This record gives sequence, C-alpha cells and structure tokens, in this order.
Amino acid sequence: MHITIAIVEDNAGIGEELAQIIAEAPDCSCVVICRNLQTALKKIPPLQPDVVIMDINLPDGSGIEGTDRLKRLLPATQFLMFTIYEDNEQIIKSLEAGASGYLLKRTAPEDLVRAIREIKTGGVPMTPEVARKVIQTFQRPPRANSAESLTSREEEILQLLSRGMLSKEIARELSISIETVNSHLKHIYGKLHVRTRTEAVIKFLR
Amino acid sequence: MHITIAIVEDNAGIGEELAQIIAEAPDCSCVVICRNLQTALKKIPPLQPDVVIMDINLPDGSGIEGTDRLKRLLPATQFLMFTIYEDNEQIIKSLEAGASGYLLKRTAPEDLVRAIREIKTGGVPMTPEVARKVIQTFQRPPRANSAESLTSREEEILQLLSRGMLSKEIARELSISIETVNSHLKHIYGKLHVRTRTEAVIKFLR
DNA sequence: ACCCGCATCCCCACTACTGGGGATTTTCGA
DNA sequence: TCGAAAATCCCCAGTAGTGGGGATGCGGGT
Repeated sequence: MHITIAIVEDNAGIGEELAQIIAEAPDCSCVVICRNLQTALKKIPPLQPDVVIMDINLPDGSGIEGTDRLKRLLPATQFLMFTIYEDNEQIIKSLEAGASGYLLKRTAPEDLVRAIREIKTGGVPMTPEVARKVIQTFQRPPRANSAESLTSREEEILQLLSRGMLSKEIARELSISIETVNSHLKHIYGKLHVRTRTEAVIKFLR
Repeated sequence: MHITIAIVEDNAGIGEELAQIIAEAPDCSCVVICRNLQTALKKIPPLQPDVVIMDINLPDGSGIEGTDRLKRLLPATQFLMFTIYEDNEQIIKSLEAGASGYLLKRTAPEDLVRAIREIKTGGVPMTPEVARKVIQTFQRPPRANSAESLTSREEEILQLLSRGMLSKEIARELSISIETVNSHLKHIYGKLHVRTRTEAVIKFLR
C-alpha cells in the first residue's frame, strides 16, 4: 500500500527536509515539491497524490486557498496542513477548505510519517492542542450574563424564528394573533439587545 | 499524577467492566459508578473527579444533558463520552455540551486507558471515524445538487448578512448602492431557495 | 386584596424587505 | 473578439417588520 505525497512549501530547506523524511519511509514517496501556489495548482492535479502536505504561508497566496481549490479537483486526496500558525482562525479555515489534518512545524519526523499514514487510513492527525481548539469551537462560550433570560413563551417563539418562519406563520403555528407574536418579538429584541429578527436568530444559533 | 475517574453507565455489567479496566491501571482509580443521571448529578460534583466517562443512553435522560449540567459545575473535569451512537447528531451535541473525547463502546481496554490519559493531558481522544465526522462538519458538504453556487460577491454579501447587517449597512460597507445589495439578495434567495434574509442566514450558518 | 410579570390583543407611523420589471458596464473565458 | 455572466443601478407595488403607545385578563406571591 504505497502512499504518494506532494509537498507545497516555499522554504527550500524545509521542503527538502520533508522530502528526505518521506523518502526514508519504505511505504511513502514524494512525487513533487512545489514552492508556490501557482505551481501546485498546475502540477499536482495530474499526479493525483494520496496526500498533500501544505504550508499555509506561500509567496503567491495562502495554502488554505490552495487546499480549497485542489480539494475540488482531487476529492480523494487528503490534505495535511503543515504550518507554524496555531490560531483558531487558520485551523478552522483549513478544515473548511477541506484539510483533514493539521500539524505544527515543530512536529518530529517520526510523527510526520505516522500522520501521513493516519490521514491515508481515515484518521485525523492533529497535535493535541490543535484538536482542543477545534472541539472548543463547538462549546458554548460561557453564557453572557448580559443577556436577560427569556420567558418560556419567548424562547418558544425564538425557536420558531430560528426555523425561518414569518411572524404570520408563527402566529398560525401557536394559534395566537400576529400582534402577539410581534409583541413577544419586541421583548426578545430588548433582552438580546438586537434590532432585527435576523440578529436575534444569529445570537440564538450562536 | 493520579487520575480519578467517575463512571456514568446504566448497564451494570459494562460499568463493572470499565471499573475493572481502570482499577488495573496503576495511575487511575474509579471513585464512583452511577447508574443514572440523578445519581450522577448528586454524587459526582463533590468528588471532583479528573475525568467522567459518560454513557449517552441513560434511564432518566441523556448523558449529553448530564455532561452539560456537570460541566458547568466542574469546568476542570474532562468528559469522555462512551457510547454506541456514532451519528453526527450525538457527536456534535456531546461536544457542544462540553465533552472532550468520544469513544465507541467497541473500544479495546488498553485504548480506553490511553484515552483517559490523553484527555487528562489536553488531548482529544476519538476514534478515527468519529474524528472524521467532526471535521466534516466544517467542510462544505459536497455542493447540494439543488443549490447552485453563489458568486464571490454574493458570498461576500451573505457573509455580511450573517452578521445581522441591514441592506443599508451592507451597501455602506461595500460602497455600493442599496439597490445593488437588494439585487444580489434576490439572486441569493433564488439560489438558496429561500424567501427571506433570515432563512438565508440560517442556511448559511448551517 | 393588591401588585407584578406574563401573555394576549390592538393601533399607528415608519422603515425595511421582497419580487417583479429593466438597464448599463465590466470581466473573463471560449 | 464575441458573448455570457457578473456586478452595478433604478423603479414600483406590495408585504413584512420595527418601535412607540395602550389595554385586558390571569396567576402567584406578599
């Protein structure tokens, strides 16, 4: 089960080093090293590698953008980000673009090879810190105490609101008049400190 | 560096088995086994365990709800879901409730102990399949056949829309007229098959 | 018995949004 | 270079939403 790998990394030294590490693994081989996005977009698609190791900081654009473009052309290829950035923004954007793994550049050689094998077999190689950041995006930030609590009726209406229903439809659903719905909405807006239903829904959906 | 563990599991057999596995690890000890949510909510907080192993299917409620409640009382405690459910819904809800790990019940004993150590030291133990499902929630689902793709300008406007901005504000932000914004909105609604901005935002926020 | 919060309903004026129509210029790929 | 798609702007009629105001009745607690 041989794994073919493409590297996108602008720093020649690091690129060589990665290729070296990969070459030493019996089941892996590096098929190309690209120093910028343009080259990557041209050379990688026809090679159809199993895995692409992608740096984020590239001279002619972001590796995230590159991942996004390449993933559309190569849906079966796995993308492993390899970067110094460990902020939430970069991590999440990478995943959104289609990456399935995220390593920091301080990763040890043996861990890199392990990550390549892992991503190929359906795993999600990430450093523990990165994984924590990812799952934290799911967790509700500590409830803002500025938001006064809604009554049960108000919550019920907010729930329906967040399904995209019009006031008219909510009124029909709850068998009350539209005036009442709008009255509840006024109170909801006041408590959530928003001015439109869309803002209210956004807050509700976090 | 001893790790104290609480188990919430309604099935007596499985609970005992877990406790047994934990007892065999030199650095772990199980401080309590709870067979339902009510007991867990009463007995676990004063014990302040390092890790809680939580089943999802409990006789008097969901382990997800239990995690949510307990995590508020024990923010430093790590929650490891241990369940047969591997559908997206349960996984995501668990993470939202505050869980930091998610194992399936077919996990081997040695993997369980490894997961406990991992979650304690800031990692995110998950089976590869579960991890894939998690990161897939970030990835644009393969463009729904019915949903035509938005142009970059349309996406940009949808982005601002999802921040709760009025058409007027979007126009000012992008230095274009409100008519243009509304024109883009019409196209967005058509492509997303919605009739209001709130619905569009809901779809955009998934 | 009284008050207060909640839910209900109503009115009004104003603003914002929706959904038709059409028009022009710019951009970009075949 | 030609044409299609995108982005820009405009008008209009109708609908929906926002933000004031006030009113009634119900139930819980002091």
